[in-house]
Amino acid sequence: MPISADILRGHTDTIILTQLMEKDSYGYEINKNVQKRTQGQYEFKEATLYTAFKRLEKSGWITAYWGEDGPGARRRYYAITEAGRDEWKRRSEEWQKTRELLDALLVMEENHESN
Amino acid sequence: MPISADILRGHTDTIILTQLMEKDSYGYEINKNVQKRTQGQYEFKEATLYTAFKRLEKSGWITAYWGEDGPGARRRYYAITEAGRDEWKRRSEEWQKTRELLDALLVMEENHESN
DNA sequence: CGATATACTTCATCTGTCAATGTATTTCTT
DNA sequence: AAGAAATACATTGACAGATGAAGTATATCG
Repeated sequence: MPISADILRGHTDTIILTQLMEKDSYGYEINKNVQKRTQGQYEFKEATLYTAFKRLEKSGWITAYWGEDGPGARRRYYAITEAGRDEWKRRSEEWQKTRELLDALLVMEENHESN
Repeated sequence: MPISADILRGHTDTIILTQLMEKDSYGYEINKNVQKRTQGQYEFKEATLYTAFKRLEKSGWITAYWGEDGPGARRRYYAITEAGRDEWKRRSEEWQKTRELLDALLVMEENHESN
């Protein structure tokens, strides 16, 4: 049973930013890396991926350029901006907090003694 | 800075189910518990909460009944069904998996030596 | 008596996801 | 050389969950 993407909603942009923190990349490669990192458990739908790029560009967190015309289909590369790095940091910390919140909210409370 | 609710999107139903696993409850109380459990860091918007009840009822995971006419405003209580308990278990496990996925996807890879 | 807390409801709007569809090039297979 | 599969990107319309806003009603506190 695959992970429902609705649960990951809102993390798409952060996942992309994480990879661009390491190096410039393009859609197809980023998606392959997502598959690799999750051992094939998750991948973006193409439409989701490319809408995310638009969103990130409009926000000023990434910039785009066409790759050199080597062999293979033309690639649109993306680079993270300074503002993008700040945003990644913010979101990264937010994820830590979200984890804590959900861990607190999704666990059954055993102890009903003291209240 | 509060947690952006877009990040918790999709977890609303599971958070509610978790509390109904313990005992029957009603909207206002559930929301107060969310605040308590998260030390005031999070709470549902009313509209979010009550649309979630509708959704859960329609799915057959909870049932509703009006509380006894005691003092105070009338309360609509909710109880989790057997199907709801199964669903909670499924979602609970999904959260464990989601955590792992996101931990893998939101961390910068330090080591660029071997590839 | 007015403010505040408790408690629930509905509706219009916004945003992110995604199925469907299309374009184009390269590589692999036969 | 023909056809399939992989690489690579883009757009559009539909859908679902979250939410601001507005409303209803009762109880409590100063």
